[in-house]
Order: sequence, then structure tokens, then C-alpha cells
Amino acid sequence: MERKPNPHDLLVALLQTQSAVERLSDAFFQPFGLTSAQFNILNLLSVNSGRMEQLALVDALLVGKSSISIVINRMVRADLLRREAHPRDRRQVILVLTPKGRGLWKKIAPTYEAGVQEVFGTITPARRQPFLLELTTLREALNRRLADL
Amino acid sequence: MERKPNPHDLLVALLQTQSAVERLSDAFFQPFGLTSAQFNILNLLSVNSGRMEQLALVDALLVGKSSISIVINRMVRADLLRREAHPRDRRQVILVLTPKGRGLWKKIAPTYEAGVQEVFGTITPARRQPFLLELTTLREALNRRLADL
DNA sequence: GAAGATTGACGGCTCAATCTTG
DNA sequence: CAAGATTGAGCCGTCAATCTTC
Repeated sequence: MERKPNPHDLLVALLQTQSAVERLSDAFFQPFGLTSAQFNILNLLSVNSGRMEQLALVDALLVGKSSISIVINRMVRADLLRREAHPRDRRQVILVLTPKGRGLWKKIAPTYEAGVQEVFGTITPARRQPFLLELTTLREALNRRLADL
Repeated sequence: MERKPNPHDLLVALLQTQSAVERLSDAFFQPFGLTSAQFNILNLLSVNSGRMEQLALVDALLVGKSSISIVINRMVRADLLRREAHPRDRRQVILVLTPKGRGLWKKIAPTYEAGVQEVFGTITPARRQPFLLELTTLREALNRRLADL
């Protein structure tokens, strides 16, 4: 006998799923000395030919300017990234992948992609579009509510 | 012309939705001087007649023992909770809601529930069961993968 | 003044180490 | 030795304040 799920059940399930994503990500990247935040930056830079404005990163990652700064400090210290001056606007910063950073990404990326396929491939192709739609619907409702708060 | 969503798209959508949940939660609780972690504890205690073993909280919140300790320190300092000795096992701690904690919960809970209904009510009743199922499927795949890592 | 970046303060999470109790 | 709780260190996120540059 299953109870009909109410809105609150959806919230709990969403939180628990996200918690599992974080746990797995952290455990996966840890042997490489990376965190998921750091890998996301490595990943974005790699698909952009290893060169990006820091501002573009902030937009893509939906994260505050402050967070990026500190994470990048650590990645620079680990010789994965390099900061360069912007040619036209001296306020901005260009981020450049170092050889070590690119090498690390090349080593991780295939396994990472395989893992994403394996886990999120459990949603059958027919259900992906509706599932995506529901997540988008929720996100819009959340942002709407956030706006008039 | 819409591209068929691949597994990676689902991951991105899930992360963005969770990010929106956190943003809204933080903004909602902030005027009450609470964080969402603190409200979740307040909430669990309230539905358990204001009295719980700390161990039960750790299990329910899927969080490490360390995290709870510090959050509870702050809530005790804010006079929302009280630590009591366990009658049978002196290693354990019992958490008890103070009058101030119960009062705060009574003030917040109705608005909170209304917000959850409004946001997660955007998923139509017919879609809730499948949506929940997909989240559960993902969570199991994530935990399976985490286990053999 | 506004925009981009950085730093500091604070909350929350993890893990490892420690302490007390069973 | 194992279990429950706590603390400390490290990472990430927020916001507010500051600095440089537009």
C-alpha cells in the first residue's frame, strides 16, 4: 500500500539525491587530489581550449565571485591554472590551463564521463525529456519565489 | 529544434535545481536568524514532540556526526535547544527543544509549508510518482557506484 | 558611480584524531 | 575493541567591505 506522494516528499527526495551526488563526486575526485568544484573549472577550461575569462566561469557555474577566487588560488598553487592579464580590460582576469592541468583533465575525463553515463543512463531515454522538464519547472518556480521575497 | 537530452544534461539540470533550492532556503530562513540546516533540526524535533536522541538526528539528516555537533552548539547558544543526559547510555545525548525553539518553529512552519506546497505543487499530481521514482533510481545508482569505488 | 576581483568573517560539510563510555 | 560525541583542519559557499580600473 503506497501513499500518494505529496509536494514535501518531492523536496525530500530531491535533497537526498543531491546529497548522494555530492558524496559520489567527492569520493571520485579525491584520489586525484581534486574536489568537484575544482574539476568543474578544469572541465570548463578544457572544453574552451584551455583559456577563459574568469567572469565567464562565474556565469557558467552559477556561483559568487568570491567562491571562484579562493578555489582558483588553490588551483594556481597546485600548478593547474595560471592567471593572465586581460588585453583590453585590466580589471578582468584570464585563466589559462597549465600543461599539468590539461594532463590531469585528460587522465580523469574519460572515467568521469563513463561514470556519468552509467549513473544517469539509468533514466531511460524515453523518460529523460519529461524528467528534465520537471527539474526545469521546479527551478523556475524556485527562482520566481526567490524573486518576490 | 530540441536536442535529445543525454545523461550529462540530466546531471547539470539536477545540480542547477539543487542550487536554486539552497538559494531560496537560505533567503527564506535568514530573516528568522536561522539556516536551513538549523531549521531541519528544529523541524525534526518538533514533529517528535520536542525530544530526540542526537543519533536519530544524524541518521535522519544523512549527515556526519561532526556536522551536527557544531550546528547544535550554535542552536544551544541561541537557546533553541538543550542537551540532556541519556538515562541508559551515558555516551549518548538527548536533544530537547526549549520554549523559544518551539515558539520559533510555530512561527515559521506554516509559511514554510505553504512555500513547499507552492513550489513543489508545480509538479502535477500525475507526475509526482514517476518523478519520485526517477530520483530514487538515480539515488540507488549513485549509492551503488559509491559502494564499489 | 559601476564593474571585476580579492579578502575576511561566518556557516556547513567532510575526514581524522581524541575522549569517554559500553 | 567498538560506539557516540567532540574538536581541529581543510574545502566550498554566502555576504559585506575594499581596491583597482572603466
